Amino acid sequence: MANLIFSDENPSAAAAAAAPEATSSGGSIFDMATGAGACDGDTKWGSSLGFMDLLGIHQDVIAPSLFDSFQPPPILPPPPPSTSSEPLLHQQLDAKQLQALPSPASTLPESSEVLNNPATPNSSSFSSSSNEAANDHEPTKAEDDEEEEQDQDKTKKQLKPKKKNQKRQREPRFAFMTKSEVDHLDDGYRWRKYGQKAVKNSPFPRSYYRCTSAGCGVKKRVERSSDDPTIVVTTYEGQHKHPYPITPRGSIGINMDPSSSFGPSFVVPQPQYLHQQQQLQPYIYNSSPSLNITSITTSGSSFNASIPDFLQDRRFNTSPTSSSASLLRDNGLLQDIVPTQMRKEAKEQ
DNA sequence: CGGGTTTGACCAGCGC
DNA sequence: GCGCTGGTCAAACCCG
Repeated sequence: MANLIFSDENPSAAAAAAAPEATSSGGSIFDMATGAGACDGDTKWGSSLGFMDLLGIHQDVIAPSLFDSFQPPPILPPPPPSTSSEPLLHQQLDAKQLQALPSPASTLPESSEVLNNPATPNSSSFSSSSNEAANDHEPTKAEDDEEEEQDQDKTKKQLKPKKKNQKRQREPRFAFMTKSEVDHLDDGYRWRKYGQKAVKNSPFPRSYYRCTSAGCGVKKRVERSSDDPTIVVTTYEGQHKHPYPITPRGSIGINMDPSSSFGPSFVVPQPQYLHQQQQLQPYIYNSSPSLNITSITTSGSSFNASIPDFLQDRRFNTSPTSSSASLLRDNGLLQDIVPTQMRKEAKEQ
């Protein structure tokens, strides 16, 4: 099992990540393929080592500096023949690959800034834009041909929001690959699907989700690797500006961690999907013990900056239950999953 | 009935 | 300039 985590917040930075001391950590690749460690043995998806724990692991393990130069071996099957002839995992440093796989939109010039601040279009994506359009439409048009009106309406609705001349600004993005049978991984937040597109050169469609929390404009794309259908590529865009699930589904609830040194920052709950996966796809565990985080990359000015809060929080959570990274290290598992080069460089830091 | 999903259409950016 | 593709919208539909 392997997971790929990467962030394509700033593709160009990612491309430049090869350059030493690049602030960007883009292109970082973390190979957990062989890392039976994290969730090995009795580990259950919902156990102390959940998905986010694993993420935490990576973030603990993968220091930005490591991202800069680490060039891991391929851990996934050859990349899609057409989408990108280059190996997906190794070449994530390359903006092109990032673009090809996780987020095509990465081709757009992205600001490394976190645009998802309270004043940003978070909510606008939800209602503002549509309302705005509706309002605009209201006064101007009264009664023409119904069809015409509809057409205009459509046009307006779609033009309005985008008309705001400015180039579409991108939130920092953070993507990761997960080996899972479930397309939409439940990360504890509530998402609303707002679109689906066929992906070129891929039999699997890409789904677009938005966080349903008011004021939170976080989006995520979910798609399956055309190469390995068992691999789900999830790309987060933006950062949640709210605590955990407002209206938790199922067993998920706000899981504040008082022990967190980060005070009020919320703690990633046990990902529900992990349970789901375990229940639905038990065989996964047979083949490999843990959630497969193939690799993680970030191309922002700093790894930290581009990682969603819910991930970052985890990163610093030093509680025993979440300190998977330290666990790995302690158990020497890190050596199994982190290429020598990577470890080497880590020491040098 | 409210909230989520599906789906066709539209727009913008990019490459040729 | 044109076509392709990603991203988004929103009506229709579904579901609890």
